[in-house]
Amino acid sequence: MPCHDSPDLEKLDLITVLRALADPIRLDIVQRLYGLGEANCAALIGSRPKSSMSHHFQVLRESGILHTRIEGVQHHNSLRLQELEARFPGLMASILGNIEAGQLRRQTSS
Amino acid sequence: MPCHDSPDLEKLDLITVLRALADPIRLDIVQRLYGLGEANCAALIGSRPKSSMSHHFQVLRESGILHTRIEGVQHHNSLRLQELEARFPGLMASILGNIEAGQLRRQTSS
DNA sequence: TCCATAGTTCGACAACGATCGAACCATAGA
DNA sequence: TCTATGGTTCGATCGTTGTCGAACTATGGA
Repeated sequence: MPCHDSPDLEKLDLITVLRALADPIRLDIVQRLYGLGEANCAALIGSRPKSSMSHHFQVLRESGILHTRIEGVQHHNSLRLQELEARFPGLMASILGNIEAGQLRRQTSS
Repeated sequence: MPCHDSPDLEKLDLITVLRALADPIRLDIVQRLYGLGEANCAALIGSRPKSSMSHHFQVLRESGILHTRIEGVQHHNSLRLQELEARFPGLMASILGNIEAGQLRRQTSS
């Protein structure tokens, strides 16, 4: 099962994780991925250039937030929720919880 | 009781907060402030130039993370933990929890 | 009134990060 | 073997952010 290397649990750095999350596009990717469970890049891109998105996926991978499983041509991405919870307890829950609240706000205010 | 303006609770933005936290110096300020409760700038600066630190305090204030109460010449800073908890439940707890774990690691690995 | 203290503002510079086109690579299918 | 697909890599550009000295402001004390 080929895949991109993901950093070890103990090497995850809080600053790096926060920086990775502190970008609207990447936070959006994380949000969608949480809803989808697993998705290839195309499903998360929208209309942006591939090179831009590849950059954001790289940042998310290197920070340890997501894992990429390569299957043929497709790259299947998923959040490393369990590892993140073990390393930074409560962090992703608070981020994703707020995302859910944000979605709710947007839905009900239209 | 003069003070710097702090943004309203509902105006706090997750991206902005994450960006403010995703800097080593600012995360360190937040860490110390959590331990101290309230402190003036001098107690949090270390040996860095005042203008640099003033910048970081500004970022933390504008993101809504800290509140500055002005008393005479001194500026007393404190984390807005209650507001942050109300707006982004669990976020600061996870950040500060990890900081505590980080301190522990540093202390025991020396 | 003069000076020290505590912090802000300004301006310049450097470093970093986001963006995106173009070229590239690997796999799958015809 | 040829081509399409799904992503990566490279390199350039550009806006943002961190850094820091110098000047400035405001308060309090002598």
